[in-house]
Amino acid sequence: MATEVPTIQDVARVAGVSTATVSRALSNPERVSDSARRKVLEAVEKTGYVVNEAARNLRQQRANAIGVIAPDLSNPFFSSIIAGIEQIAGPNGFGVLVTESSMTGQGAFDHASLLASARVDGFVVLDGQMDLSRLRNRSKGLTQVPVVSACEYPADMPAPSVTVDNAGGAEKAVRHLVDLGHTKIGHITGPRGNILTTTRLEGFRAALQSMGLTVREDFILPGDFNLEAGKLAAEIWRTMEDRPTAMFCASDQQAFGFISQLSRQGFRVPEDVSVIGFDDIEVSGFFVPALTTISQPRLELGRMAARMLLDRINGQSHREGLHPQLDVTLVVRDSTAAPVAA
Amino acid sequence: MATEVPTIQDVARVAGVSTATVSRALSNPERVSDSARRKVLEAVEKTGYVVNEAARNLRQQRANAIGVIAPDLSNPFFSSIIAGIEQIAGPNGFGVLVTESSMTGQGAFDHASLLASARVDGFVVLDGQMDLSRLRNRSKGLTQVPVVSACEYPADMPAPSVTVDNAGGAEKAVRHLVDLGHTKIGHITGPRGNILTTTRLEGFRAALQSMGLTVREDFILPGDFNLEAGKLAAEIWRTMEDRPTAMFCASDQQAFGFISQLSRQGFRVPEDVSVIGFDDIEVSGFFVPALTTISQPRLELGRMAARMLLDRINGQSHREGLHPQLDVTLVVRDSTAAPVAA
DNA sequence: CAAAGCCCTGCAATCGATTACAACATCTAG
DNA sequence: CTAGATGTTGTAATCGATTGCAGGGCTTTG
Repeated sequence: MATEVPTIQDVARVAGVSTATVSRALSNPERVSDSARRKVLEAVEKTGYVVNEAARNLRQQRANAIGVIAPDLSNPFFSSIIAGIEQIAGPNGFGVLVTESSMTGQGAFDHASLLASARVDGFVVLDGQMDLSRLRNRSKGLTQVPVVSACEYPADMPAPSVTVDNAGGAEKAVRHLVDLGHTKIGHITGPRGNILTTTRLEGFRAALQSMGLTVREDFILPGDFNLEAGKLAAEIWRTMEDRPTAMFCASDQQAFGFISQLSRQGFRVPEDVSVIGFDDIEVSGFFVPALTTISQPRLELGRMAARMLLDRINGQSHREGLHPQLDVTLVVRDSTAAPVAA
Repeated sequence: MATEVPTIQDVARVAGVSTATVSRALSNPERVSDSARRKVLEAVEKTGYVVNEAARNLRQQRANAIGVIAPDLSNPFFSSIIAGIEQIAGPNGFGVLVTESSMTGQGAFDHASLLASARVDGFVVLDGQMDLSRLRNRSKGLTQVPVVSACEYPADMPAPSVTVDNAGGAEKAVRHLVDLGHTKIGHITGPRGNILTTTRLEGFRAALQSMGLTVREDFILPGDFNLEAGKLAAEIWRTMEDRPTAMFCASDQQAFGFISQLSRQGFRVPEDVSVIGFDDIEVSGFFVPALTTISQPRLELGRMAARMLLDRINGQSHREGLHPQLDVTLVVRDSTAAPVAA
């Protein structure tokens, strides 16, 4: 009938009480009498009232929402983390606002500021390459906003973070390959300047050395986390005179691209070269061959980041410490095997 | 210094003008004098002022944000659509709030209502299985909210929608297989009750008949859109006495699961069975073998849905009509081939 | 029986922006 | 020189909810 959206005033009128009572009946039911509560609930039902979040947010100085800044939504890796964040945020009454930061640099900032102010109470930042200091310095308004960095932790950011033991993962990968008998082990890195790239590469180097193998610089191929990068690396691998018998890839997607291009050229995995990935995204177990990889607890990563952020928003101290690090595990499948005797 | 977030009052005081002038200088620069504009911008810079969205939303009765309800964020198919939505929403000053509806039914509604009211100006619904009427009837507040359905169009929902020519896609898939010489063609369906499942199945049936082939009911395997479903279907295929020589899968993920399980059992694709998917998600071109599939314009799907929703929010009529349907294209890769002579 | 305490309720201020309206200054045309 | 148009600015109402405070009714206690 009425084309207008009902307000708390309408409910109050229908219930025959004041707006104060309606408000209390809805958010602090134990503070009003049974009869008043009943009348209010009836009136809510009848009018179809839904609280106006903008008004509530303004008055309470809190948005009941958190923002997530992700580099790339189409990467299944991030969507899992976001799902984890939602698992925690939702039940706690917080909405989750997601934005992509990979919108030509400039846009990233615009987006963040768009969310900011009374729109969100805090951020989870999944993009380590984003220049957070730029965002924070720009405005005092934003400086107040709690931020938790997840997964990628930019060194210059003075924010709590939850990360994964990337160096340890690299070590586990190398150890697995060494255990299989490989000595000529290569690595395809992530994008330049990324903190994950650095940590995994360092871990790779350290592991090799600790196992008594020398690091062949020509076995380290520059790359990115995406499919295309793996394909490019495969082309390089093909043209090498002395080829590694096993490759440690910085991401599963990269590994797919690598394997895919190789099979197209008639090479076999793991017969011609063993491949191990990093991430353990859902499809990895279903690839052909099923991918051996380092599994990240993606859901838990998101859940913990959300917990930390909510704690900060609520002014509580972190139960998990300022920079918790989650363990990764080796998942052995079919893309790695002992090298064929030369 | 000040730990308080600056308000428009602070800016007004610093600039030596009224709040009205500040507001105008920021949103309608041409309405104030050069000198005033300059003073305001300086004051904004100095104070680090960012507009309080809650206050603005309350006053303007508009949130400058749209909600997206997706069934499953970890499915790369949806994230692409969301990216498309962002591409349109962002530049138009709208934030994008994403929520997952697959949170045990009940939660879905809670989430939607959480978003509702002054939090978003409208929704894009990606989940055809969601009971929208439940959501709409619950409250008059929600009834007012513009909704556009994308990708999956529930018949009972009186909302504009943008879909893809699913039946046509099924037809293209079947035609491709028939052209290759297949006559024993099977289909793995999507989840029961899903509109996409129905349309693709109907299209499959119709195509077969129009090409003079009879529909073998035992070649139609029940499934889902995910990886696991493909794996299950592979187990069934294996045990069949009279096997189809080609399978039309309801999704790429399903196709991956199918192929993966088959190769694990020693079968080869496309030598032993041709497989064609639906969606053309990013990894499809990099699968082994590269997947022949029906490509959906996912980005465009999201972009158009966003355009339609924004039009509705702005009270404009739809330039694209109420139910535009986008074309799909056949992408031939390596997972389909002529059947081996029996 | 009076004082003190508790429970429940309503009044009205408040959050921070936008905007209708009015006031004022300046300019133009007759 | 004046009426009217134009341009710029400030005052104050407004959006819809929450919440401090005060008051009324009822119970408990000395």
